[in-house]
Amino acid sequence: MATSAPARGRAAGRAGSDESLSLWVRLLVCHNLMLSGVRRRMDARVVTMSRFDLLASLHREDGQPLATLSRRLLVTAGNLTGLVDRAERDGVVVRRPDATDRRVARVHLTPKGRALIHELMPEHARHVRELLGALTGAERRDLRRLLGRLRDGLLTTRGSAEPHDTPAPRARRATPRSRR
Amino acid sequence: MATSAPARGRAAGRAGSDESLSLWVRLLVCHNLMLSGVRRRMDARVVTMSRFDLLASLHREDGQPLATLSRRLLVTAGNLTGLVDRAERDGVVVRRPDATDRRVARVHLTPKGRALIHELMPEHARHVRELLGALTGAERRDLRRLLGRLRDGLLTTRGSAEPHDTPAPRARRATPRSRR
DNA sequence: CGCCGATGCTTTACATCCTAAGCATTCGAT
DNA sequence: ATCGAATGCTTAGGATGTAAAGCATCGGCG
Repeated sequence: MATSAPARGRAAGRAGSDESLSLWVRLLVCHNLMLSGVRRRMDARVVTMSRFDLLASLHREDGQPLATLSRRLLVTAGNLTGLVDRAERDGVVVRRPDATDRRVARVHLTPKGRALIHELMPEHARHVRELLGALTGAERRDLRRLLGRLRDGLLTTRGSAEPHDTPAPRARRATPRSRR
Repeated sequence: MATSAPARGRAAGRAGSDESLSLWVRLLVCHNLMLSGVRRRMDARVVTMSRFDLLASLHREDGQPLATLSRRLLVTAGNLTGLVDRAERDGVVVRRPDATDRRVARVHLTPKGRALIHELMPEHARHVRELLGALTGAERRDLRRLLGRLRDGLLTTRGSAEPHDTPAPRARRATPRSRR
């Protein structure tokens, strides 16, 4: 979605407010355009974006517990359960109990899943490169740096990050609601 | 999701590939962090993000046809149907037939919806400003500019944009491109 | 040992979103 | 005037997502 387009032409109340909103809207738009661009190039009958991310993360490190994946993929544990269920149903991953902690279920790629991600990875990289093609190398570098800055800021500006965990000023929310 | 973390420490095959992937991942991460940050600050019992966007768009221009909203909010028409259905059910908007074209249904804010968005708008702007607080003014300006460049590039790099419509080969959009 | 809070994962109830297919209505070209 | 492509919207079937509530297991502590 687009979230409140800045309503241009309004005497920007409070300097930076409209600028900030505009920045946020652009981030949203770029994200959506990139996402649909990547999605279009990816054969949804083979893998969906989420599925791809799951496999990619496991490819980077096989046998991760659900909790770890939840952190890495930035999705809730509840969501992950279904994602892994479907991936398991399709035979690309398997859940295996942890040797010492009976609570954790580690997710492993199956040979089929491994082959799939190996096949898709380079293609995906190519597509992303293609989508970013309109930017010059310098622009890509700057943009990457700025996004890194923003990310770091968001991760420390407590009250923002942690979709559920995310390392940072550990201050786990033992309490329920109210927030802020 | 995070989409294939760049697997650092790999002899970056083909200059720029890893850089591009990293940029894409950061865009994704920033988007997710911003989104969850904004979401957390927004009372989901009052409005969800999508609902907010719908109302904000209508606030900017009341009585838009679904097709227009679909373009503006960057979501498919099918999705919009449900979004408007629920908003209508909750009494914040109403569908009204177009005077001349019997196919189109125009969406209007109800007094209740108008009051709601008026109340939420400034709060939302404040939250976004807060989330972007870690960046300096110059960084925000640069980031906004670069995202604008990326957006324009994505909109013209055919095969990327158009969640369902979006101009392109067709010259549609008598209006602007790139509104700056 | 035995209790209790912290953790890991599922489940439940919804709200999004998407693609694709199905109508109804318009429009443009014949 | 009229037929076929283009448009606007809704439906149908899934995959994601979130939050919150439930279980089971862990671990530390008395």
